[in-house]
Formats: sequence, C-alpha cells, structure tokens
Amino acid sequence: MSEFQAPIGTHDVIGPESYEWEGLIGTFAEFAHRFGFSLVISPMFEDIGVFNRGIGENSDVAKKEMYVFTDRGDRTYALRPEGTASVVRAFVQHNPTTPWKAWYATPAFRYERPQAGRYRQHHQVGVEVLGSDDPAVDVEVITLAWRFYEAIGLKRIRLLINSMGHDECRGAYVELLKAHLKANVSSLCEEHQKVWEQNPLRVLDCKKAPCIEVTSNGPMLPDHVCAECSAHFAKVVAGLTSLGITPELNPRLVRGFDYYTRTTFEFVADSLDGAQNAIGGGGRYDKLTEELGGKPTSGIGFGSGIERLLLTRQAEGISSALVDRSVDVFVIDTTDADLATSLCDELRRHGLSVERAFDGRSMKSQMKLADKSGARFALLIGPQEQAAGQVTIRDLRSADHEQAQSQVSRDSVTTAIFNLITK
RNA sequence: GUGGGUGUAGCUCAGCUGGUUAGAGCGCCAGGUUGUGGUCCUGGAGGCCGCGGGUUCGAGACCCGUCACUCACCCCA
Repeated sequence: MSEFQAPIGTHDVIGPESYEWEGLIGTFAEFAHRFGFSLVISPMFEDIGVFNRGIGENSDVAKKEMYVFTDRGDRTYALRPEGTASVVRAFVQHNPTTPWKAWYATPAFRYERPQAGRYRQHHQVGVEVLGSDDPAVDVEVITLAWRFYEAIGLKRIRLLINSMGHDECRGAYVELLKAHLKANVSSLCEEHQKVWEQNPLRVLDCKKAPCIEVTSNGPMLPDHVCAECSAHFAKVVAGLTSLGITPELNPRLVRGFDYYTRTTFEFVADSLDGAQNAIGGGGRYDKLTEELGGKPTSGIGFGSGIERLLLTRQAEGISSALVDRSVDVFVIDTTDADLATSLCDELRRHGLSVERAFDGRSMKSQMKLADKSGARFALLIGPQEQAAGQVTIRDLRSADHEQAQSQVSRDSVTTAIFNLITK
C-alpha cells in the first residue's frame, strides 16, 4: 500500500483503459464537429455565484455537494459540479454571434459518497446551443447525443422526455402542484413530508410508493403547460420521431438543476442498475443566461458521463475497441551503436507507431517485447545487418520463422514496410 | 451524512479453531550453448499481512480505534 493514493472518489485512468477514453472523447469530438459544434475550454472553477445562480441554490448539488474554496485573494470559488453553467457564463462574457454551438469534455466535481458509477471527480462530454428556441435545435442536440451513443455501440438505451413549460406556465403549474401536495402532505413519503415545499417538482421524481400515489392523482405537467410550450414540445417529439429516435414521454421527468425550462430529457441505460442508470441528460434553459447577467437568450444542451458510458459498454458486452492503439513496428537493435534511434525516428516521421526496447536487452528478450507490443512487424538490426548495411524485416503474425523474414537495405526499410502494410 | 462488506506480492486470491524463515496462479526478470517471439521447462526478484494501540510466552489471524476501498440509501452523470 503506497503512502499516497488518489483522493476519495477519484481514480487514475491508465493504459490500456485510457485507450477507451481516447476513443470515446475522439468519437464525441467527431460527432460534435459533424453537427457544427466547436470546442470550448473554460476554467474548472468559477465564482461560486455562477453555479449557485446557475443550478439553483436549493438544488442538492449546490447545497451539499460543491467543492467550495477561498483563494489567497479571499475570492470564493467552486470546482465545477457540471458543465452548463460555465459555458453559459463564457457565452455571456464574450457575447459571440448566435446561434452559438459549443461542445466540451471536462471533469466535474461533487462532494458525495462514492459508489458504483459515482465519483467525486467524474467526467462529462456535452454540448450547448445558445441563442435559438427553434424546436429543431432541440431535435439536433438530442440527435447528436443519440447518434454518438449509436457510434460507440450502445443499443439498450432509452430517451425519456418531458416539457417543463416556460417561466409562467411552469410557475402556475407549481402553484397547482403545491396546493395538491399541501392537501395530501400526510400521505407523502417520510422525507418529502418535510421538504416538499422547498422543491415541489422533485416529489414527482420520488420513487417511493406513497409519493407516486399522491402525485398520480394530482396535476401533471403536460396538461398544464401553455399552448405555445405544448406546440414547441410537439414539434420536438415529431422531429425526433421522424428520424427514428422514439422518445418516451415521461410526465414525471424533472431534473436536479433548477434552470431547466421546456424540453427536458434523460438517457437511461437498461443494462445498468437503476440507481445509476442515467448516462446523460439535459434540456432547455431559457432563463439561465439572464440569471448570469446576460441578455435574454434561450439555450439547450446535454451532458453525458464518460465513466457511465464506458460502464454501459461493458454491461452491454461491447468489446470492439473505440480506437486502434496497436503498434505497427517494433525495432530490435542488438548492436552497440544504437541504430534503433534513427530508424525509429525515420519510421515515426512517416506516420507509423514504432516501439523499441531500451537497456541493452538480449535478442530473445527484445523479441518477447516485440510480441507483447502487438506489433505487426519486427525490424532486426544485429551486428550482421550492421556490417551489411541491411535490416531484417520479420512478420510477427507468421509462425514460420524462416519464411517470415526478409532482408532489405537500410535505405529502403521505410518503403519496404509500407509495401508490406498496404499489401 | 447513515448502514453492510472488505483491506495479505504489480493483479486475482489461499492462509483451518493464534504457534517456527508468509503461500499459489498470473504478471515481471534471467536462463534452457552458436543472434529470433507466441508453447514448454528451470531459477530469481518482489510483502513492516492498510495504519496505531491492546490481549498473549507468541498475532496475518482475537479485541479496540483509525484510515482506505467497495456496495446500498439520498441524489445524480
């Protein structure tokens, strides 16, 4: 047991697992590009107000899960607990032309007890679109997520969707809901009997039987959003359906952050256990920009947890690699002239992945390393090759020692390798 | 924050009711005669048995504390 370990709830990602991360983030970057999004990199910590106003001071995350600290200049900062607030803060600050379409890959920090698929530092990929309330934007954002999930091989995924309504109709609905809850307080679950008033919408999301009973007899969001919101939502659902992405309407779907308006959605993986089966979520947030001091600007986005996406791939039994990180060539040098250095450099400059051994290992030992590296070819330079100005090329996939080898002059190695690879 | 399980080699784990120099498999390193991998054989390195205290002639085993990991609740990604 080493003296220092990664802090509670954090983890190191090292090879070969990190190849999956490279592949996943690379795939997301590719899809973001296809959909016209550009990368945004913003600070990992912000004035605490960005998050408090962004995600709502009453949300669980803001109340008890934020990593808050004071710097040497007495400024109060928090490590970002999610991706959206920072991006919107950046939007307000720079006021770029709209619609502004940004994607990100970032760690997120929440102080909570770690558990399967839940960490104090986890990682998300996501996108945001600022400056358009066109339902086609909602469709595009959700489609991007969906196509990305398809591309990484996920099959058992469902899209849950709901509309929270805009400021006014949602406000009116919350009043109705409050009245209903108040009349039935004693029938709620133990916990919500105490806290229902703080965030009544959360009671809709409660999985306990008493709360479900009470809320199913009460007002439901879809019946109370205004005509405009209702029409907007219908267009989103129709748009998705036309692309073959069938959303499941879930009138109980409300999310943990207060900023959501209108379209709200969540992706769940049926292959994961219920407690942590949300692999992504998002929605529209038409008031958030104002909360952070900007002009009224509608926005929508989603975030998806990298750890959970990889867990889901595992749970679905997907074994295909997301990226090829195999070595092309392994250079074996048993001379004392270190001829490997220049040969490696030459091949690498031509774009090949090249590995070699160090520390003057024996021929046999270097061959073993070449085998373990998974390289297709081994290039051998021993005293004989050195004297003849040649290099031995050996195909490591072949079992036959003699037939697998050929010799070429040192000057034509690169050409010879490329001929073999493309053959 | 609350509760359950677990901490022995790089990894996965054995170590029976406390008893000598702490084990296996995999991995790692080196050999198996002249410069050649994947199989096989032989040898080797590597552990303050999470940490601190206690009981005992004697503790990896028992007791207390502590830290960490893990799972669940809450909530989320």
